[in-house]
Amino acid sequence: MSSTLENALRPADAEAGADQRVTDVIRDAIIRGEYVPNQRLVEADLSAAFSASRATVRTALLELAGEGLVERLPNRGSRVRAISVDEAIEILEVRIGVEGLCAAKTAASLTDEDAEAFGRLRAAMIESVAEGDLVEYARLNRYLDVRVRELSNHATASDVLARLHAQSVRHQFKLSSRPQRAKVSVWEHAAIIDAVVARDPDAAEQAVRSHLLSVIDALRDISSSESGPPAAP
Amino acid sequence: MSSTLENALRPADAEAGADQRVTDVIRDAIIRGEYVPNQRLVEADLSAAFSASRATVRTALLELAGEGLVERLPNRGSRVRAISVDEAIEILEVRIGVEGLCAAKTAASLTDEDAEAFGRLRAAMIESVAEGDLVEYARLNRYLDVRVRELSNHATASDVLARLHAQSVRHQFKLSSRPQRAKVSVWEHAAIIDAVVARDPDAAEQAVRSHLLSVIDALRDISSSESGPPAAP
DNA sequence: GCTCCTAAGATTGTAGACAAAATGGTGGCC
DNA sequence: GGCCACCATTTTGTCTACAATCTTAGGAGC
Repeated sequence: MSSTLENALRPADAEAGADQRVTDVIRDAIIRGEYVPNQRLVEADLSAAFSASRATVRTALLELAGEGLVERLPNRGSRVRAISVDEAIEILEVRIGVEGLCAAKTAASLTDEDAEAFGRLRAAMIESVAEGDLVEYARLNRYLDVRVRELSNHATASDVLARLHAQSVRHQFKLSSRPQRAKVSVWEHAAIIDAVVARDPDAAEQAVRSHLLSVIDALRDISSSESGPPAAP
Repeated sequence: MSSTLENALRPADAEAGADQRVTDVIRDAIIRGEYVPNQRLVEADLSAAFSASRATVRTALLELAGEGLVERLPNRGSRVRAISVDEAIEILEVRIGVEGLCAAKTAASLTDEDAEAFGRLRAAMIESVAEGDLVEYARLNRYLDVRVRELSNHATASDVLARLHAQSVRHQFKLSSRPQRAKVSVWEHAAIIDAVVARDPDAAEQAVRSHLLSVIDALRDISSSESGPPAAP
């Protein structure tokens, strides 16, 4: 994930049009942080960078605006949408309800195979944290999220969550890279898995709620310590 | 993202460019039911109908696709997205969490003036149902929704709700036009107002949940009676 | 020296034309 | 008579050029 060049050199997907390719490349660049928040995205520049026409780039920007990743000011161009900590907290608050719903649905209709898979995932998460492998932990973390969404079989909720998640990856990243944070959250994740595996929808919803409330607290802590305490002797 | 969605609730701005106007006109047509679900939206036709260029229409369709009102199949055009009853129920399930959050936030920070306004709204709703004025009741209903969203001061939740609401207006309409349904739901709405006015966030969240669960039940009933019972002697 | 006006530059919005893809129908072939 | 390939039509995707709009810099007037 080093540079745009890598993407530029990657062979074009045969099935997707140039439109989709450009959209994906820009989206990746935003999510990876290559395009920083509030950075202006000038259509002509992108057009030159990807050697696509301005119309194609424009379409891509429109789509990304629909996903909430790009902000479009009429007659004044597009920029990478900046998600403040307050907004990130808002997103987490919304996720409480929606992910809670997914977890409950998943718990209500879990197959034995999936239950076992979750058991293995639980063990793997605990192990990765014990070994201090935060990258692997983050990966399993995402996998848990995605898997719960999939198994909930709830297209609307998945959609809403995908959108919200894409917007807040950067803040997620800030948290997941802290070892002491992982040691707390891993048990919250274990609790979610336990409730789901126990086929207890209410417990699953509550476990998700507790976890996300804890994430909100952690985010508040970090942001207040980042911006610095009002006065330090 | 918020700018487009907020415009959905607002009458068309005169100052906005042709782009925005065309988007608004098409959106209204879809929401009003002038363009029926699954109807194809051919760019050239719309372009002629609104005497705008195809590029403008294309932009509008892209935006509406982002709002979930239009479905775009690659190389095969756009159509009005059809929301099945199952999807409408999914949307209501998601709304439980998000509107619950809004109600709780509103309850937590309600001013005395707003509390009084809610009291008057409560009385007006009950009166309109008693008089059998379903149109007025539907209007007050929407107003309650919008007001709770506004006062919650939660941009993310408002955004998500605006999107979900726009998609399911047609199903909402089916319900709200039934007198016997109104007689039940008016007390659920009263309960929501009571909890909010009492500044009790948990009660407000629960009242919203009860109400939406009841709406889901009603929707299930209607759809099953519409499609006809499996066997009738 | 400051403010307001004007004009040039940069950037987005709109238009029309061409290219590519998918659909639907027609004819030939088995 | 049914099935497959092919071609015409329709519709979207892409491109280039032009118009409208916003921003910024420079200068005249007070």
